[in-house]
Amino acid sequence: MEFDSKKILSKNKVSITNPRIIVLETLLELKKPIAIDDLYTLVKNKVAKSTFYRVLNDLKEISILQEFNSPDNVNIVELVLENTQHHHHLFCNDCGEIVDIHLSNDFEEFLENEVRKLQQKVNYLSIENHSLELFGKCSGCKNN
Amino acid sequence: MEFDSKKILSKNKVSITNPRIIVLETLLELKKPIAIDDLYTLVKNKVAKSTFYRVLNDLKEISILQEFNSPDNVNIVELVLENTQHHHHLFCNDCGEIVDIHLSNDFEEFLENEVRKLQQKVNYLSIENHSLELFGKCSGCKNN
DNA sequence: CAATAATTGAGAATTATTCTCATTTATTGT
DNA sequence: ACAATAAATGAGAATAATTCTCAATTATTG
Repeated sequence: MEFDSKKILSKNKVSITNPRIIVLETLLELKKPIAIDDLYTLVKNKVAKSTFYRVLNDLKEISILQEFNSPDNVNIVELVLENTQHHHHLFCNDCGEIVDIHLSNDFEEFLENEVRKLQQKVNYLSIENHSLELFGKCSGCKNN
Repeated sequence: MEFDSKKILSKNKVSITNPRIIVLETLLELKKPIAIDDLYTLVKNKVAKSTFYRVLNDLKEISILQEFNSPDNVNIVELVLENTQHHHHLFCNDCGEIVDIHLSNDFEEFLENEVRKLQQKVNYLSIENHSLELFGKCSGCKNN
């Protein structure tokens, strides 16, 4: 199982410490993006603030944590494990909800193709990665 | 001409003041995204820091300034005027260069279509907007 | 299990941004 | 063009997020 925090840490050759286990386990349970602020609230009585930020940086360094910003400029983190599928994000402009979305293979292929053409045009050595965000209004926010 | 800072301001019904003119004119000359920090450096001897941020917020409020983050989490702003085409951004992971990119109509249509399907699936009231970022290595960063 | 290396906690330092308030500048109606 | 009113500015204080420092603690290794 990849879902055991200790195994994830040892596999990535970082030492197994309590703060790392606590933060990682919290993220594993969540299974979805969360604001850094909110994540800290969840662990604040168990992990010092400075350590909390250090752990986030550790997880980013071993590439299992991704950071991005919501439209209103809030910092969000999300676990990306080996078994995590390629996906994008949909934000509700009203309540801030973030949904992981999966677009069709056809679309991703079309995009890849488009990107190859672009790479020629702008003369880039490589374009390895992309991210797409969608912005809308969720069904819960009808009345705004 | 839309490129006259005073006309842009008056058209958007905000009063015409020196700090606004200076920041807007700097952005108009640049014609490309810039880090907020770097923009401040360009105007710091003419505009107070607090006013600088206020002006950025003013421009965002009248929807002619867009803010986003680079992969290394630096805040970037970019003018978006009436005559600005829909576009996306390509970042060089090494030097941080940001390039405005325009994808084909075919691609944008395919995406729109994909988004409509998604909207059904996740039961969103609307999905009005999207942004796509590409990450690569520019030709100037060969030696890294 | 001891020696060494890495990590932690607490709080200070730093950075980006917002806020406060007295002064200055723009707008409006005449 | 001008006085009255409203809005914006500058300077620096306040706030918030993140990083840094360093002595004490905890993990790893052999």
